Amino acid sequence: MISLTNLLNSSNKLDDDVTNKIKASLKQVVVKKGTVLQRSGKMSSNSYFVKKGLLKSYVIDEKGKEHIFTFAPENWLISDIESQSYNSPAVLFIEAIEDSEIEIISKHSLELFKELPQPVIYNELQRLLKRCGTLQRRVLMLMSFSAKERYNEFIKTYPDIVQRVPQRLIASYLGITPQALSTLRKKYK
Amino acid sequence: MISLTNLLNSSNKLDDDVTNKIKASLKQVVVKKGTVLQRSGKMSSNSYFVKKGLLKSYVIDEKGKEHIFTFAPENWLISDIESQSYNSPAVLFIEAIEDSEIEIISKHSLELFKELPQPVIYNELQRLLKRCGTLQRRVLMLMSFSAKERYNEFIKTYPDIVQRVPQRLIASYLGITPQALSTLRKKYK
DNA sequence: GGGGCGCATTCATCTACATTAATAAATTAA
DNA sequence: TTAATTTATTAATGTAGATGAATGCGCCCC
Repeated sequence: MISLTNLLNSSNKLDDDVTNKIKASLKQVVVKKGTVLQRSGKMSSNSYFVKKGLLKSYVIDEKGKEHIFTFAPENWLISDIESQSYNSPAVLFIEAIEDSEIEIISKHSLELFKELPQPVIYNELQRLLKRCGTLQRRVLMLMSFSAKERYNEFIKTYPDIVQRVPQRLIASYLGITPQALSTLRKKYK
Repeated sequence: MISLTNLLNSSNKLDDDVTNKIKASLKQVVVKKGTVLQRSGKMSSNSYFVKKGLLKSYVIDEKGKEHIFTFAPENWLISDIESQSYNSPAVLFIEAIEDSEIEIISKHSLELFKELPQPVIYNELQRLLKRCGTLQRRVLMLMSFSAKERYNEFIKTYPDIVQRVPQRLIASYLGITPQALSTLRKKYK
């Protein structure tokens, strides 16, 4: 079974004290499709590692419209980074869009990372850098690409997600309405 | 004088070997307004620490239009994270919009970070997390806010930048045209 | 296996913002 | 100082994508 701690161990063969402490602090949950794991407004938001299934994170704007920030399939970590890094209430909802098995990494678990050996932390730094790189790309795409170009890019980058989620969710991720996505797909063929 | 290495030292009082090696590998440059420090397409892009002045990073789309990704005033680090983390050619241009004093952190300098002591790396991790949080916020704003709301948010968050750069650059950062920003500002009063 | 509900599609209309263009004001250069 | 080049403003027109509403389809569930 793959889990967060496996990933942590990848550059550190020792099952040292800290790693064990972190492992012990993780909560395992099994959730049904539609379960909301976290709501906007909640203080000290968690991270969620997806062992099986599929999650989404999203905001709801003042008109009640949902905007998807990320999808997280197997082996992905999903969280409200803004809330975590600035210690502010969560802005993101996190919800299962398939029946899922999740590892919950609490604020407290995260603080234990401080004690992890240097190589493990350096590894985490590299992973976070990639996450940042992906977000940079996302911002630039939102600013300079048309809806059609963003859709092309999406199906190229996440072909598996395209198969698994209804189109209205992809539209929401792209920042357009389901209707717009539908007409856009028609013009394609 | 503030510099990157000062920041590195913040959690680590020792001037150890690695820190010195990194310090020695940094290049100091003084550039005139308008100088392009880095161009899209270049392999192995650098990071730039702004000691004095103001930089911008941006893409140029296929229609030749410029889209600003970030501004970097004093004490900020600016770089093409996507290119750095994926080892791919730069997509961002980096350019001085005021006469500036810059510390160049080459790819090679960055690799030396691997040897830095754990607390320093952990500190870097925290800083990167904040950067990530800011990017998350940016994505969500681009998806769910109108141009007007994004402008309000910008002047609240970066009042200093508003004073220092021409409006067309702010428009470019917000993802709208200078004309749109102008009319939007008029309706304000 | 029929009733209900979420989802995709299509079409008519609307709107936020882009584009083009012209002019004025401000900044830079010579 | 004047000339040249950016920059900001205003207005007319165009357009990508939003909104609202209607229709049909698949799918779950009793």
